[in-house]
Amino acid sequence: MVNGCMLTDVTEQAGTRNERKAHTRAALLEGTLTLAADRGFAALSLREIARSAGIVPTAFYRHFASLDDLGATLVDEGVTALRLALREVRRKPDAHLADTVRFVFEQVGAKRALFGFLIRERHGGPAPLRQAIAMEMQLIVREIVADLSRLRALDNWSTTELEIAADLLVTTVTDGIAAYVAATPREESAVVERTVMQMRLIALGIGGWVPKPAD
Amino acid sequence: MVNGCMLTDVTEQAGTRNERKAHTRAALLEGTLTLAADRGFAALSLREIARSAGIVPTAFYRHFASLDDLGATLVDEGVTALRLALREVRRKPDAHLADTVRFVFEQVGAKRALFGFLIRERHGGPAPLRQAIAMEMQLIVREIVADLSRLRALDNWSTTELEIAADLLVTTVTDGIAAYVAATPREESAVVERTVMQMRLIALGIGGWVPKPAD
DNA sequence: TGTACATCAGTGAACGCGCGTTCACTGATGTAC
DNA sequence: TGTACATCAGTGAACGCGCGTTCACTGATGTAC
Repeated sequence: MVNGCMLTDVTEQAGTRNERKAHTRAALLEGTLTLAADRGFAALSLREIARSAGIVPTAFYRHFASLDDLGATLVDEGVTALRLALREVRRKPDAHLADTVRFVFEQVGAKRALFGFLIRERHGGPAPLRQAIAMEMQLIVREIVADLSRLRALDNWSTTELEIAADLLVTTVTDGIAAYVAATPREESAVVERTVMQMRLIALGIGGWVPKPAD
Repeated sequence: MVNGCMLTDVTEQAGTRNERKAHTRAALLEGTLTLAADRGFAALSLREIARSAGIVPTAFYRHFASLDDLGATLVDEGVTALRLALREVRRKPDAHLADTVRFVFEQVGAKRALFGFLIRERHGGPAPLRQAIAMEMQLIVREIVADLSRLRALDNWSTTELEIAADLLVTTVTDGIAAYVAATPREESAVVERTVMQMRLIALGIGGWVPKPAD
């Protein structure tokens, strides 16, 4: 390619060797997210992923031992991003429910492709990915159970009941995220407001629930 | 293969030519469901699907024009099964909520692989499958909106509010179905009871909701 | 600062393999008389 | 019922292609002195 620019072409190689390696690695992850958005991770080939990152197929192995390795890395990144978003939520326990939901969607919007990957592979991906994601979701449910059990009004709920309520909250937000990442920009706010109302309905239901007396 | 049996071997070819064709076609659909359960539909090849049905690759074209055609057929079968299950539910509007939910899961259990396909491809599949499934889910939400709008207590709800509540009901059952098809037999009843309680929580929330005054 | 050597991200040829699709075919089943 | 012909589900060879992975390599960057 001819470079007619008088200044240094910053789009070409720049930085130390380590920086450039990290850059290529990020391009592989990013390219995979883009390609997987169409057909799912399981349908991708190593060669097209390498192509999307602008490297030759064999150079792929400089960054990942296999496609599965790359997939596991993406799941890791995804669940970490999710955990960080939720951690921020739990830091401000006094925030209104609507603000909390909006904050989560803000975080999702910033890493749309990554969360889309998580949503998609949660049910549609290869078994190891599914298991890794399921385990992480379970941890999140457990954290919310811990939060709920601190509420005085829920003192006489059984653990099972708390888990079921927490699960409902998590799946509702998850479905909201799924709709959000698939939404066009003009649909986004409707998805957020829908999820807010749904969380409110659930909160109302939790408030009105009369727990079974313990066995 | 040696056939030592003195009677006619009924496992070999039987019935009219049309019946045998239908049998092979069903084997292709069934084999696809089995194979897709592991890796998703998009990762399957025509050759392995033909192999799973016991025919040579080229004979595939006697039954479907392409893999996409077969995928569309499966989506069709799946949404039809779902619609039939829900139609039965709507026929007995006086049944208790718990019985209704249990009935739906019974229907799902009878066609586990088919519903698993629907759940998986809903988010994870190729774009055309996703769209077809999304459209069908939307129709279901609309039907439930019609049901809800017949309830006197919900007279002053806006259409948007009704849609949001219906969506919450549908996604909750859908997540229940997803858990059900992935569950081991001993986990099944827990999934059903969990979904029943979640539906009750939502019903409670709907009962307690104070709709916004119309604009 | 300059030189000699080590590192290692990315290259490119090569391999055997399974893929989707074409084509002409076979032979059992179905139909018309 | 018997015969002659039509249908068509399934066969098998062949094709060109993209795949994952191996291997020896290149040459810019990094390091030791």
